[in-house]
Order: sequence, then C-alpha cells, then structure tokens
Amino acid sequence: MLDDTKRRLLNTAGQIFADKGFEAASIREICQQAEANIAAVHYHFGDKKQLYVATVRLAQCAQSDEIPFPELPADMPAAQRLRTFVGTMFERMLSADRPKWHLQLMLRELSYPTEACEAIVHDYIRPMADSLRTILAELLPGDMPEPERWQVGFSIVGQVLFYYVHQPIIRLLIGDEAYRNLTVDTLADHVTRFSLAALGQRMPQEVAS
Amino acid sequence: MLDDTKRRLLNTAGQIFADKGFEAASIREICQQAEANIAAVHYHFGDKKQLYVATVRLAQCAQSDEIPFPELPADMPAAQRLRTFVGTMFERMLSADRPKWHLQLMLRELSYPTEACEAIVHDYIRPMADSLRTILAELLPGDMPEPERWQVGFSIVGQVLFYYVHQPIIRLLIGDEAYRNLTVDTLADHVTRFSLAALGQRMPQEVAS
DNA sequence: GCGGGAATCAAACAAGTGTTTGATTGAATC
DNA sequence: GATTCAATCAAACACTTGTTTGATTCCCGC
Repeated sequence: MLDDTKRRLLNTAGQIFADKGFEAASIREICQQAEANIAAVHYHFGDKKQLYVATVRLAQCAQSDEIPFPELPADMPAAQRLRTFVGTMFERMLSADRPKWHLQLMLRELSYPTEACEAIVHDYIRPMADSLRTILAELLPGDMPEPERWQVGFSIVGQVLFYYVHQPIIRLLIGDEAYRNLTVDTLADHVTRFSLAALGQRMPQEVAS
Repeated sequence: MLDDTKRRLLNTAGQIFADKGFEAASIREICQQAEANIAAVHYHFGDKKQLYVATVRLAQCAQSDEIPFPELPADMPAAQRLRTFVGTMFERMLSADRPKWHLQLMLRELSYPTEACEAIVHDYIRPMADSLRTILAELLPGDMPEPERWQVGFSIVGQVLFYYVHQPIIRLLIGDEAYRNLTVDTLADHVTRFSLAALGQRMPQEVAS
C-alpha cells in the first residue's frame, strides 16, 4: 500500500487522541504504537496539531459513512421517523462492532472545542439538527415560536447523549450488570416514547419492539 | 492569613484544571498565577496529582454549600418539587455570579474520570439521584420496574445537563443572541413541562412563571 | 544499470515538564 | 536574645515534550 504508514498513523493517533485528549497524547506513543518513525508525523502532516485535525476530519467522515442516516420518507408517520432518528443516534453511539474512537473524538471536540469544532457542527451536527427539526415540524403546533422548537429538539437529543457522555455516572449509579442490559432498542424505545408522550403523541405500535 | 498561599494555590489550580484538564495544566503556570513558589505545591500537597484531587474535593464541597439543595417538604405536590429540583440544577449550572470552575471541574471529572470520580458520584450525584427518585416515586405507576425508573430519571437529568455540557454546540446552532436569551427560569420551565407531560402530568400553574 | 525523488530512519535539538534540594526567611517560644 | 520550626525561595535535577536535521533506504522511470 502506498500511504500505509500515513493511514496507520491516522488511525492510532485518532484512537489515542480520543482516549487521552490532544495534550495528554504524545507523538512518541502514537508513533511507537503505529510502528512508525517519530519524524513520520512531521513528514506526513507537518506537526502535531495538523495530525490532530486530520484525525478529527477522518472520524467525521467515517462516522457518517459507517452508519449513514436513513432516508426518512415523507409519507412515513412522524412518530415513526422520530423512532428511527433516535435509534440511529443510539446505533452510532453504542454499536460495539465498529471502531469507537470516531464518535469519542468528535464528542470530546464538541465538549472542549478547539478549532476543529466548527467544522463538525457545520458538517455533522447541523444536518442532524435539520433532520430532527423537519420531523418535529409535524409533531409541534405550527404557531410554536422558534426558540421553543429548539428546546424540544435539545430535550430529545439531550436524553440520547446523556447515555454516552455520562457512562461513568450511569455505571456507578445502577451497577455494571444493569448497565449491560441497556440495549440500543430498549433505550431508543424509551426515549422515543418519553418524548412523544411529552408532545401529546402515542408511540406507534409497529415500531415499539 | 495562615494558609493563604495554600488557599490561593487551590483556587487558581482548580480554575486552570477546570479550564485545561489535568495534563494540560502546568504547575509553573499555576504557581505563577497564584503568586507562589514552584516548590509550594510539593510542600503543601505532595505532588501535582494530590493537588488535583484536593481541588476536586474543594469544588465538590463548595458546589454543595453555595446552592444547597432545598428541602423538599413531603406535602408539596410532586410536580412542584420536580420544578424545584430542575430549577436548582440549572441554578447550579448557569448562575454566573459564582466561581464557575467548581462545576466545570466536577463535570470534566465525570466525563473523563480519574480516581476522584467515584467520590463525586458517591457524595454529590447519589444524593441528587435519591432526591429525584423520591419525587418520581409519586409520579410513576407503582409497578414500574426499577430499570425503567432509572431511565426516566436519566431522561430528565439528561435534558438539563445537555445545556451545560454542549454549550458550544448550542451556541453554534442557534446563535449567540438566542443563547443569551436562555434564562434559568425559561429552561427549568421547559424541561419540567416537557417531562411532566411525558409522565402524563400537567405543569402546576403556580410554578409556571 | 543508473539517476532521482519520495519515504524512512537514528540522533540530536531546545524548551518545557514534575520534582527535589538546600539555603533563607520570619515569627513564635523558651 | 537564642532557638526552633514552619514557610518560602532560587536553582538545579532528571526526564519528556514537539520538532528538526542529515544520512540512508527504497522503488520507479529512463
């Protein structure tokens, strides 16, 4: 392979950056684990910071590609589309069979933003927000002012993200065993039912597992 | 004052730790900003790590003292107690007149836990969780199984924490001006109303501002 | 077979890290 | 006034950091 070391560097760097953060990750550790020379990062990327933004960019693309957001046909009931939306978010977050550092790195960047944050919001978050707001347009009264519509969206997304960002809290609170029982479907069903009820809607039977 | 430098060290260290994280914060920067000698941290705390856990412990205590959780009298309607609970959380998070590094440091520790995390969960989170679960006991059907009760609690707390943890996203999504319009009361009202509706309850009029 | 450019390598760079030392201060105690 | 002990200080410690250099290897096109 041509740029094999460059690819190896990107992947292991992303893993370590996601795990420890930018400052705590050292180039030597990255290169050693990637079986590359220390000078390779300078040669291929310029410096540490450029390597970092490259990993963020990679994570962003990969994350979108691996579990693409399903097309939500306009004739599908809004409640069911909401269930699909929430389910896809949980899928992206908790699905264990893919490299987990992609989302991990992105969420770290979103919580403690550097210069790479804006790109994520623009390319990754914004489309999701638009998709959710389209769904909500059918579930909310037409005269609801814009700020309130945003808050409803935040209430839904906040529920989902909580399970990812605060895994340590949840584990310590309910115990490891109960945590393992939290499946993607269970959580997606709960959040969807909870949110639909908050909007005065019922959970459609055909999607409630 | 006797231990003035020790106190100064704790406060500026906590600020910097909260801002940059443990690894990225340097002892020299802390000491310079605290107007203390570099050896002072070794003298008063032992090493950098012990200084860090001391700041976390301080943040934890201060955070509880400054905005103590109000006693929720048992004869107050559960819906109103929920509004108070949510309001206090927002108060702790967004009230601008207190040093903000306390909660900032605690939430950083909760998202990326070190050894100090368990103590926070045990001494700070657990009591809050118990308080919320007591309120929910009156709002939820008595035969609801334990895991679902937890999920309802997470749905409520998740909504609240979202506004703190993901401030950067919110700002970029809705714009700076709209963000400034989000007051503690507005948000607490929304989250409470949303959650109560999800549980089939109405927002009590006397607390809806 | 041979030049030439891309890629890799060991080695060293200067700067910054946490930590430690040993001397110096200052105020309270006898 | 002498002693004592906690607190502070400048200086150096050994080590790691990101970065750079210059030589070496590798492989492709001529």
